[in-house]
Amino acid sequence: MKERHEFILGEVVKAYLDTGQAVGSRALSERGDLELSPASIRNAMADLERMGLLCSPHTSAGRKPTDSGLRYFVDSLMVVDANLHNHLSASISSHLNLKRDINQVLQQATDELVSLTRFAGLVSVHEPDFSRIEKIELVPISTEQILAVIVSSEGKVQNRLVRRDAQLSDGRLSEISRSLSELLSHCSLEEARERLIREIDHDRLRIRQLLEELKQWAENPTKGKSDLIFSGQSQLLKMPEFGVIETVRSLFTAFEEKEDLLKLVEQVEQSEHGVKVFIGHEHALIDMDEVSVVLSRYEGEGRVLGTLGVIGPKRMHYERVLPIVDCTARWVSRVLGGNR
Amino acid sequence: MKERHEFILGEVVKAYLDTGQAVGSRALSERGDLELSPASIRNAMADLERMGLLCSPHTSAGRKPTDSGLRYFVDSLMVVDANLHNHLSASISSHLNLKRDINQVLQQATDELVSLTRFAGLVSVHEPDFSRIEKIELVPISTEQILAVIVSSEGKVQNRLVRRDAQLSDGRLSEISRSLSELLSHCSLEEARERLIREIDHDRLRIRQLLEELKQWAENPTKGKSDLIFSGQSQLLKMPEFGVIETVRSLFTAFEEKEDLLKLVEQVEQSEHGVKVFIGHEHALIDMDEVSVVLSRYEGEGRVLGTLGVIGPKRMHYERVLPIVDCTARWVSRVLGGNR
DNA sequence: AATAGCACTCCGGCCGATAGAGTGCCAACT
DNA sequence: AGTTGGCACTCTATCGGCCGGAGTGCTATT
Repeated sequence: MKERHEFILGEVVKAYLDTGQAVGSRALSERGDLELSPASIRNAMADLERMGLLCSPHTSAGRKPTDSGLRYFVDSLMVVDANLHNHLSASISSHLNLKRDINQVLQQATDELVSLTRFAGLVSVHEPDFSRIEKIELVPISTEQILAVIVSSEGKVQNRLVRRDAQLSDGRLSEISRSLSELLSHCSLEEARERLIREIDHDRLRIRQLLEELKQWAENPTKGKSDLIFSGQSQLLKMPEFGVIETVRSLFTAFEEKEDLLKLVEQVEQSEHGVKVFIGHEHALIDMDEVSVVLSRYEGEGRVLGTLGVIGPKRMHYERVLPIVDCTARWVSRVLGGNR
Repeated sequence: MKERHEFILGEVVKAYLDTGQAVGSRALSERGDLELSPASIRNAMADLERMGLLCSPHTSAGRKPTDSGLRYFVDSLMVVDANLHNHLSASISSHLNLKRDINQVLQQATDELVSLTRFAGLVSVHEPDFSRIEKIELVPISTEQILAVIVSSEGKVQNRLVRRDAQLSDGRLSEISRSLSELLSHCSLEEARERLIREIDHDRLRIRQLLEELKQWAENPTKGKSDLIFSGQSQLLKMPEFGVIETVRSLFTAFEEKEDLLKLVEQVEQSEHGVKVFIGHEHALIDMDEVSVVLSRYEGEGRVLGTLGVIGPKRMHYERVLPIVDCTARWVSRVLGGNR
């Protein structure tokens, strides 16, 4: 591709990002730093259209970049201001204060994403599978309840309240707790279930009811699926491109379904480190051609902890949004990694 | 109010609920079972307008019920079909299967609300205040972490992971657990904080770091505020009254803010048992004159556990929606009350 | 008291004309 | 050969005007 063409593509994209309108040759020649007549620009634009990087909505409108055009811009033309990056990084660090709780950290992070970009924020918490029981502990809560604390080999903690037999003394309970711990340590859920059934049959521990409840838990644990949380969706309603109710509806339906977006998020979790951009049709979410998704993984303790990013109109200032998402993800990684 | 007027008000409301349009005298006389000429109806409608129960959007449109008109209809004119109530009750009971987890129960309930009404569902979980510490227990999780389980006098359980000093043996830990339990039992959070500070100063237990973390918790506990959960918001986007983006935006902003809606919910929680309806301006949510909120408390173990209901257009079929919300709340109460 | 008739009002949809923006192509220029 | 100016053409969005429909309020009538 000729330098001339690249330059003009870049100018078209910039103008389009600013105005949201298709941009014509005259406007372009008057607008920028390029010293070319409208006619020359027209020729170049016709070439770019043939290459599939621009398109015109109708005969006598200007040209808009296609998804491929935007992709080319993001990949090859766009320059991220290093100052901006540093500035953002500093501003985010200073603006957000440290909380210990992971949920608070993530909440702060998305709030910051929303307020910086004015788009909808998105964060997923990657829940690793609950593969094996590491430890099980029964804590007496009252005369009527016991708290069962179950820790997985991945360090995930689950709590469950079970009813307590009135006759069960605290001493006996801690005895049972020890036996159970021995019985179930390093079992998969499936194994745990089987052992519990056997135990119920023989009822050696004489706590049939408690075992029954634990068995139920083993059959139906809180499933290890990532969860998606959105914030600031109403921001999107301010954008002129979402003036038609139809677009908005498909967007919010997608927020509710979550399924498809989860796929995208998992894709990002499994790819290499860095910010990922999905422009228009690239994310393969039906009826959402008008939106782009910018995501980045965050990490801690060397593991992938989740994904965060924003959802906004295809026409967004990528050179600004990318560093914002990048810095926020880095900040979260730093806080979560260093803090525990 | 004359019987004639009541009858006509009822007909206007019904026609309006069906069509969403202002309804004129001719249409009304042709529509229903009333044997009156358009002119007579006009007279009555003029009276009703003077009473503030009807209004016309402009000179030559028909009449729509005002908020007061709808209120009058809901309070005095509407008849709820007893069959419908029984039928709904049975259908909900059979359609939803029992889960033990409260969150699953609520999720099912709102899903059912959404699918039956085609409006947005809403559920709040009332979190009672965390007034006094009933019990505190430290559970060893691994060589690096301890799980602190804190139970309030209301029976609410909070968990918190704290870092573990490498030298701390399991035996010593259960010792500390006992001492702490003695130290903090029946303290308010404020007292607990003070005692912890004193303890840190003297450091009798030689676990400064652990105490510090607990102190932080006492200063900043998960606050005892009700939380609001929505579902099916995108349903609202299908309604013609939300065709204008402005209306939608204020609605979704309200969903995000939650503050104002929480007030409404708390109001319902504190009132007596039964379904509450807020029509248009009655809920005092700015810019949301076009929506009505239908809510009902649900209970269990004799306590108020929370509120559930729907948010939909002011033009909804109250005679259908009220029993739906009522039955769902009763079902939830039954399941939560009988199950634990 | 109810009704029929009538004049009046207002909204919404449907042209038709116009201005504006932009393109494509051709011929001229460097 | 690439660039430029000119020109005819096209398409859209907008504005004003013009009805037809629906509905009201008032008045005279039964």
